[in-house]
Amino acid sequence: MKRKITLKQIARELDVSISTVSKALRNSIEISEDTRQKVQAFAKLYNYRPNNIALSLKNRRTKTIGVIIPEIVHHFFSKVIQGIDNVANKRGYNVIVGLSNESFSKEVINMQMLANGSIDGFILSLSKETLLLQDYHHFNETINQGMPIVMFDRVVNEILCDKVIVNDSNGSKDAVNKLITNGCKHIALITTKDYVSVGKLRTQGYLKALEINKIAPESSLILKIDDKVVSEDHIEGIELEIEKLFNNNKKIDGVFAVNELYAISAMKVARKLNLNIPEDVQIIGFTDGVLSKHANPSLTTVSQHAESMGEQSAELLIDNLEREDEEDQYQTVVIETELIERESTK
Amino acid sequence: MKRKITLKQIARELDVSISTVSKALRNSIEISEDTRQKVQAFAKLYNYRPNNIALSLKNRRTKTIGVIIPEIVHHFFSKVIQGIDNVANKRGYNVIVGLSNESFSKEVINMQMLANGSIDGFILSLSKETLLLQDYHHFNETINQGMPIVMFDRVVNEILCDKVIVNDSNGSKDAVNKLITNGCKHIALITTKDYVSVGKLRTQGYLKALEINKIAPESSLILKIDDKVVSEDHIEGIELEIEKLFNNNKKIDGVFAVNELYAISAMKVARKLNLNIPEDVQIIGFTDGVLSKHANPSLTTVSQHAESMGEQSAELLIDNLEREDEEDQYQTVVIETELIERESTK
DNA sequence: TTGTACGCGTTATCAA
DNA sequence: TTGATAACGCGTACAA
Repeated sequence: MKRKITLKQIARELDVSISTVSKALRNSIEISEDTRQKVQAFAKLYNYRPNNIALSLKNRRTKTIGVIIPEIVHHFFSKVIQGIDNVANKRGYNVIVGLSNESFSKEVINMQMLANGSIDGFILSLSKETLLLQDYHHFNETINQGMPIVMFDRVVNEILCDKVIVNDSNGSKDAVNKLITNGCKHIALITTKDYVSVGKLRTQGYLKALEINKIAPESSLILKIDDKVVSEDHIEGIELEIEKLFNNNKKIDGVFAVNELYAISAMKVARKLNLNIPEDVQIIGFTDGVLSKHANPSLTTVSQHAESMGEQSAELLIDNLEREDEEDQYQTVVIETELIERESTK
Repeated sequence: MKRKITLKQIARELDVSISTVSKALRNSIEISEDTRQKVQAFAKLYNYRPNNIALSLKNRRTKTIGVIIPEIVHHFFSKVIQGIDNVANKRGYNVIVGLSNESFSKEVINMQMLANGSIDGFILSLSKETLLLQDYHHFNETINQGMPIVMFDRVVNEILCDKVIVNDSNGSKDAVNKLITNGCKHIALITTKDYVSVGKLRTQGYLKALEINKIAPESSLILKIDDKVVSEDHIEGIELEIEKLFNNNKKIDGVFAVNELYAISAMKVARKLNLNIPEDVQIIGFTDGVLSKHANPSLTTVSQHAESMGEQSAELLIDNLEREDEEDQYQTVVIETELIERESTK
């Protein structure tokens, strides 16, 4: 099995010094036309490429971005990665992916693995367990070691770094407003427990919309689901809870769900209870994934512009990495949501 | 901004040599208990970790796997990545992801970027354009440079390497058989153009099932859709084609689609034409994604065990990387499919 | 025009 | 018990 060819081998083969080869390949005018030609031809023949690792070691930068996300089998996160990849490639960076699986320890381990020189900076979204434990020491450690971090979507105030977030609260407010405008009087909210930052913000948006429209919130209309790890498997449990919600509140004529799965589940339950969508009950979800688009009826949702989030995160990180002055002025980019109206609302 | 601490700095600080520090940290018995303690304490305090890049350079292995897939916003591929990541992490490897976006040139460029020492081996699935152009030189080049490749799902006979594939033909045969057993007489096939290897194989399975059941295939029942790049956007075009298919063949009572999107689209069209599922027409798709599960009615599908594909690909690659003897006996692992019955069939 | 030496951070070998 | 040195592959400042 052949090994990749190096400058040294070329040098030996052509009986010149390593630096001559190096210079010849970089078309240095120091080297005679003659040797340049010879070296370049040889290099081409053997398909020479500089060893990235050696360059990384020398330059103390890997031109690689580390991305840590809670799960990859998820439209939102994979879309974000796509956005990151777009920008990274354009700017000459690679993307290395680590999955935390919503677990604190996996998040920590993954970061440690990558922080040891494999990458130049992180783009990440916090695991639910991390949000729950509120243990953020690993972020501060890496930042203190001079490695920049960009957090997106699931972020945390305690850490000073660049952030890209969606205007969750506004998006939710608009969505609920839409339901109210469409005539809904009793709007249920299906959300997560409060430790999930985005769930909390979206809940605030819901309350805000009610307040503006002078509708008194009813706690019985608010369902907080506790799925520390969203698994596709315990959907049945989710549906059961939603069914209870409907049964306890016969007057529900609108539902706002803080994610796609909850919204789809609500639709399923409504159908089971012989409620017509959108005639009897209108539904809006958050996150514009494939499910929303292809559901029957298709689901009105609040789009987060995931790809754009990824792109902006990458731009922010690379800008930081390539900034000459050490001026760390952390930014928080807020991405506005967009209400995509489909068939589940009037 | 601090930089990561190195052996050299520790050495200078403690006034010992670099190699003493190195040995002390690795608990070498050469070093006195005393200095060992001192060094280790200091290292711990400053949170020393060996620089991965330096180790990679020295060891000539990066402990990183390069994964090239056509797209990441896709249940199947993201599930495969999850499988790869599972095994990679367990065996001490990182995963670096490159997206080809179904483009030949991006595939080539991505591979070149990573092949220059960034990774130890590839796991990849071919882009549609590569399959169409049938230009596989980049694979042979990397293999010749001593970098192993594992291909999964979209593979090609022309390249000698480890492969993990699904028994597409059998899975399709079983699916169509199921439709026939369920009483379907006129089964339509919605597939891709033949250059997509899996599309071709699934078409073969369809024909095989018909043959076994002594049903003459009708070319008018076979729709080959040409989406060089599956984009969520031109679904309307797909639906139009499917609608034509239905209109030209009023007797269709079963549909086998080679992917989830086609199956969902078929369901949508059927609904539009006032056909009841599964009473009037039964539908089976390929690939068990979220769409199938949450569709209404939920879709019977052929599951490919994507996560397992990823896991086995990773095992195969790492086994190869860590094999001492240079015996290259390439394997092809065939994963059996599983028919997951839901509401779209009787 | 070409070559030597150095450094990036690490480990292994050999010398002190 | 500790330290100096070479090597991994590269680029570059400086020497020849």
